[in-house]
Amino acid sequence: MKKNSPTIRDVAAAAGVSVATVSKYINGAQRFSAPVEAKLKVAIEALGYRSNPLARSMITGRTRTIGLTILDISNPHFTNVVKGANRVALRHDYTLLLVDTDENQARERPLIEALAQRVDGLIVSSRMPDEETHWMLDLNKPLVLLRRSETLPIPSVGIDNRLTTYMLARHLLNLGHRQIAYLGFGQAPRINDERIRGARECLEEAGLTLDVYDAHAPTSHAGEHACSRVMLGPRRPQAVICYNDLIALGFMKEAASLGLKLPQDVSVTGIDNVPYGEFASPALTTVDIQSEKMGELAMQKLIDALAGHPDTEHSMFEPRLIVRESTAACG
Amino acid sequence: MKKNSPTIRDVAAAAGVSVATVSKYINGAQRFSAPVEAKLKVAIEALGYRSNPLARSMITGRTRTIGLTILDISNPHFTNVVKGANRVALRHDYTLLLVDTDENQARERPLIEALAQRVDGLIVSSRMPDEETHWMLDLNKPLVLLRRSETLPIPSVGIDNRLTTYMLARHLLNLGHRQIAYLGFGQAPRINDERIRGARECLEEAGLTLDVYDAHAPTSHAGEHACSRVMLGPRRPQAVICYNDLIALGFMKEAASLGLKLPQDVSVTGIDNVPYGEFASPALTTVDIQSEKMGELAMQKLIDALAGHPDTEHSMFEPRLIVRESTAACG
DNA sequence: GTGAAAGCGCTAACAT
DNA sequence: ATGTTAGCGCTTTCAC
Repeated sequence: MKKNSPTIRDVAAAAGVSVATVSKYINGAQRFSAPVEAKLKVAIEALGYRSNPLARSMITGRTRTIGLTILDISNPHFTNVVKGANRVALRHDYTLLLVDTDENQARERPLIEALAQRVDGLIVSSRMPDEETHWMLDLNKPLVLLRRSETLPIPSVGIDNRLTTYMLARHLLNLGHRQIAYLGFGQAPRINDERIRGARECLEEAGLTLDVYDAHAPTSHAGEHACSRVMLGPRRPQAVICYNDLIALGFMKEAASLGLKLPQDVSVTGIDNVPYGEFASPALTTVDIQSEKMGELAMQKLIDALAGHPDTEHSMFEPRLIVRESTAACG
Repeated sequence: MKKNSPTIRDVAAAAGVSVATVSKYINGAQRFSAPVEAKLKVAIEALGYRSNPLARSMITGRTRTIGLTILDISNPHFTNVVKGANRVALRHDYTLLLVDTDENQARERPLIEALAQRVDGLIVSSRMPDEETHWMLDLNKPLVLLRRSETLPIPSVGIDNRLTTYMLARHLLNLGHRQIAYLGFGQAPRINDERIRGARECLEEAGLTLDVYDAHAPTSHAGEHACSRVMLGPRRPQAVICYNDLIALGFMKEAASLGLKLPQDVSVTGIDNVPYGEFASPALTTVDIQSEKMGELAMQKLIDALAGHPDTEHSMFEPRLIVRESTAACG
């Protein structure tokens, strides 16, 4: 168990050539004479030489690493984003430096700034309001945001949030519901506001209003907690549109234990189409927001930018309504 | 948007001191005279200097990065492992370099070898049989395995697999079941074999035998696929122990669409206690294997090793039976 | 307490 | 096709 691995100089010595030759050989930069190539092969094999990526990065300025910050890896939406991003990264010989900020806003900036120094580019999912995001431009690294920035010229991928809830509201309207509530997550203001707006617009077209509640967290636990407040309050809804699937799942579980029959007593919808909505009881009606594709595209954009083909646009995926059993005609 | 950031030399010049002094100041290596400290502070602030971690790593030999390879981030078990590992890493100012090998065995070795060069230590989850794992010792990096190695002196964390299925079998026996099947995942031989053994031992004590099936993948999709083979074959079981929760969830869904009543017609159990088992219908009886704690402990062991306190033991978490509604007395 | 100088392992001109 | 050399930005003796 010797501690120090051989360097390029050891190889050069062993093969009787110069370090430059070894370097070029390793990087496949050109062709070599048969004898040199043979000696190189032998020496490298014998020494078990592997080039030091740190030293290389110091010079080339590239690490073949992409930084990815997400809010919570436990949320299947982000899990899928990571999955997609990882797949594309691996295909292009990049590795992911992952930071899970754990829904902790205060942490985001220092973590991202530290991360930026160790990677070639970043994919960032943040809860920071646009106004406080200018410093990201000073990172001097290619960046892709996982939601549009209204004010900054940073490429991004996302979903049409307004449309997700518009579609859900329309769906519920079609089923005959009139009393519709939205159970949101106010700490994600931009997304949440857009979603409220979508539902509200749809309902207003029908002359109805939207009751808005807040779950305080994007988790199933928060959904459970909020359920009695929504369902046993003074304005009991016939249908509830939840900020995401996790909240919806928790909501449904708690509703059942409150003695409510689903979906007869209340229709429930989520957003995200996490893989487990279909195993719930009743299976969850939701909107697919293409999480994995978002991860893939974000990574692809970044890699394109790194290759000199930047893309400053915001790419918007189209939401798709997935109707299952948690929504039914209003009794 | 200037491209090149200031170096330690720029700071030294601006502050009128030597680079060595700047270096020491940044690393808080010693105390300084008031005037020097003041000038340093000003210069660093004015230039917006941030030390280059790559250059530092080249010298110190440490990157403050931990490599983590997992088989599939989509599997909530691994998601939780990552969550736990990330939490401990962040606390100690380490970052995760994540590699999702996507259940692709051929990829594992090259990916891990490449990863090893860029990190201070690794946490590895692999499907490789023990015999083919010797090369990991040549990585010359602290290592923690996410399952015990029988032959290699590498620290590890894991679960008592035998006990998980023993407990489940006992539970089913207590409910009066006699025809019990195991729906496994043969590509994870070590884990799978131990789980078969646990169930078998328990049944043999009761004079019964275990029917073994294979799902070919650790996913809900595979569970769905396998269901009809198990339930409509010649030896229809009264209860099925699945390799993990995902397989169980898929199995239950398909069973329902085959017209079976759960749990009356068949009791089903999983292993892992993924967060969504409790939302399934019926809620899934399972065994908690403490995935997040595994991630935490693995990271803690690694960080301890990096700090000079290695720990060569295998740490085994205790499985805990979680009884919900997917198992019931044999009708 | 502060500074000069020697590299870490490698790549990138620029010779030859 | 191969070699020489000058660093990348930083830490680390070892003087002063």
